[in-house]
Amino acid sequence: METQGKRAQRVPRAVREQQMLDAAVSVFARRGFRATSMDEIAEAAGVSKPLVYLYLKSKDELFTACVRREAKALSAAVRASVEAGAAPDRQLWSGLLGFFRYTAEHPDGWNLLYGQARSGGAPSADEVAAMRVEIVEFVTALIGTAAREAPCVPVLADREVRALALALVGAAESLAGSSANGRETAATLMNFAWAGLGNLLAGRPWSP
Amino acid sequence: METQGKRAQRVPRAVREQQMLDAAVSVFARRGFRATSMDEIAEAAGVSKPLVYLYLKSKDELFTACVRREAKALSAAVRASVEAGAAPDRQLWSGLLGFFRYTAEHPDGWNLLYGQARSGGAPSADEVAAMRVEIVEFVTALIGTAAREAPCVPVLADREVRALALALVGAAESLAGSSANGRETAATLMNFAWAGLGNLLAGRPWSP
Amino acid sequence: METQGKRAQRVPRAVREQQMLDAAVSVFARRGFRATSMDEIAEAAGVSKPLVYLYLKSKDELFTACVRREAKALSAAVRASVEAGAAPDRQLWSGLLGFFRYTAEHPDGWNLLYGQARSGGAPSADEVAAMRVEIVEFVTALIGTAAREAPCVPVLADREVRALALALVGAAESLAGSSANGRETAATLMNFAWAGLGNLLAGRPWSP
Amino acid sequence: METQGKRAQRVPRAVREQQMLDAAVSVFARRGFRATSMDEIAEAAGVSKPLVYLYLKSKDELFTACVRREAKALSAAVRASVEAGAAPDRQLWSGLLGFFRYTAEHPDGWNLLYGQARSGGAPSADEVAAMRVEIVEFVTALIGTAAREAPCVPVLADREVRALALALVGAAESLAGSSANGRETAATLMNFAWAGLGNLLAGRPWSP
DNA sequence: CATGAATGAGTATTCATTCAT
DNA sequence: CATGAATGAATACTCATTCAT
Repeated sequence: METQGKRAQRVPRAVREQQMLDAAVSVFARRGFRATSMDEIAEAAGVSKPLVYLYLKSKDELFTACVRREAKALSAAVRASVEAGAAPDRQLWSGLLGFFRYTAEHPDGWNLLYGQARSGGAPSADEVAAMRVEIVEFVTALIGTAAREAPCVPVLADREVRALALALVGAAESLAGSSANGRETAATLMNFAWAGLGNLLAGRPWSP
Repeated sequence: METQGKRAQRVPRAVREQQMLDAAVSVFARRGFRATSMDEIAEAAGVSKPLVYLYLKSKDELFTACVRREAKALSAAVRASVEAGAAPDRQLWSGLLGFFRYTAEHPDGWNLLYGQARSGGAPSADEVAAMRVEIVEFVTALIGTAAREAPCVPVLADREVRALALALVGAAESLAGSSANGRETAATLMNFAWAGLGNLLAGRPWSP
Repeated sequence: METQGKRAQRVPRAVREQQMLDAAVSVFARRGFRATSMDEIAEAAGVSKPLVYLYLKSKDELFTACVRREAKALSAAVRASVEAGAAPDRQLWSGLLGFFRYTAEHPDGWNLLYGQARSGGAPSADEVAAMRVEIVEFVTALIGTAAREAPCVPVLADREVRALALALVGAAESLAGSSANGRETAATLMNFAWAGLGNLLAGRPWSP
Repeated sequence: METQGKRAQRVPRAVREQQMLDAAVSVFARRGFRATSMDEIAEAAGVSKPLVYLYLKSKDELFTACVRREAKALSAAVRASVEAGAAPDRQLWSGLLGFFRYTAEHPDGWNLLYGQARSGGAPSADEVAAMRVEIVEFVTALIGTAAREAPCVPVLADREVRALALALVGAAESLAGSSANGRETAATLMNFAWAGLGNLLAGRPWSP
């Protein structure tokens, strides 16, 4: 005899909310905001639709909540993996390592952030943009520090530093999810990026 | 008899289609697939809704047609700007130049491709993915050529070459639209990327 | 052990029910049946929602109970103020006095009966209609008595008597709530109505 | 063979809108705002639901449109029947005649205005209140004129005049719909009201 | 009995899409 | 082919209501 009827188990609100977010992240990531219906999410969470609305207000807010949670988690994971106070290249290296590991382990979350939440139509495109800006600024600071420590560079305009950071972040985003081996991916990117940066800082720019 | 009606004089089908696509690209790029209604597009194109359906079948097909056209145009622009037969770095340089110039001059098209068409939910995500693969493969070939020409490299695994290409493409995408000065942006990216690559090929990898 | 919980000490059922009805009357009167939610009422009553259901079964029954209570109270107040056995005009006068005083002192109840419960959609529209019929009949009787006592009237058809009563009741309803001074309002209405009636009974009808 | 398929006949928008309003007035009047669903209305109008929304925007706006139309029609009917420039009692008499006739001939419209649109919850309760105020003011003016023309009255305070008008309007509303014979009903009310008023103006108030 | 977790059953609303003229 | 009248089919959202603790 089934001990469990049709009704969902009684569970405290905080827990249910996380379950719902889990389900929603997964469905949104796979099918996109538009194609996802609230019924699907409710079913995936093993819960009735009104409960989803009771806790998360609306489809937009639910999506935003997913994005916020995943963004926070990713951000925290990266931050935690950065060796604060180390040399800039070490900081970048450790940060990338954390980034590639986390995204590899949480493909749904990453796909939500990178593949869904950024597109124009989605709610909370701002949310994501803001997180990205934060990251770009962190990298900008790293490169800036390295630039100041380097001896004999002509000058590296702020605009250029920021562009380098933007490029680096874009490269990392592009690589995320392409390999299960975070260490290798991070190494590749460091080779690509930091070594090139080294040349630049040493006064050996590439020229056409 | 009026020679000129209120709107939409007699015009050959091919032209009309392009007008519609122009309008659609612009609206889709600004408001996203989801938020855009067929009425809006018909109005923006100065054409009646049934005509849009007659020529372009459905919203999805219309969107796909937009994406395909823009992807083809971008692809052609880049291809045209590449100095075929030149050294790999020259080819990359010229290609990037073409890319940044074209995207700067066609912000709607670029936003459509990069900001809207890639999201999971959108139809023709494949279309875009395919174009991207094509580009990545082109860059992969460039890097591969350079690697083979370089003298004393340990070995550069195919997987690693592809990852480098992926990183480079991601970096370029990330930079596109960030500046009106295509030449400067391209130079920054070359400094960043190719110089790093040079170190790598010369057997001076970055190491943690 | 706490003698006093956060809310809702032990209280006999009858009392609790009245508290709930008080709250419900107030909320229904202000926001209408449709706009009022059971949560609002439970909160206003300082009671948990299940208790509301335990005692009052459903939203419709709750509304009906409110209406019934208020109707009964109004009816009783009016009846109590009527000088039974006096001359018809004295009876009417005293009844109106009671009516205007009671409605002025219980605006929520009056608004519930007059402004909410009568609309077609509301449950217990019958309840209210019944009370109204009762009152109309009472007034009909008064006028009938006066008519029989009056000397030289041609004939006053039953239908006409009833119409007069209906008019009088409508006039009273229309005036209720328009002034805080019950006595003045009642006087105005008597002047308006009974005096006209007097003419009629004396064989001096208005004629076009 | 049916010449008429399932689709509704092609009909110009203005006509369809009136058909919809006809249907909506009828359904709203019978079942009330809350109990009425848009499906019902669409079906009653012999039309699909999206068309209702296309033309009338929302349930609230549809209801409001109904009320506005009925209010305007009633108002116009009454205004048209008033003998402008005649003596106050003639004006009132003719107005009442028009009122009772119109409401008797349009029971749905009247029930909508009187029975549904006035209750607190309904949208456009203001709409109706405004119309009522307009009418009350018209009657107030009539009585005021009569009062000024009457010779030897103590004084009739403005407040009192307005109260009399309010009573008269309430009485009329209460009688509307109670009889098919508008002329008789109007006569009854004139007897009741104007004759009483006559006494009052002649300095013979009723006194307790 | 208080609490708050949970839901069945409906509702308004909005698309993309198609005919008839 | 332009026009605008018309709709099928979904989807977000809400409410009164109940049950386990």
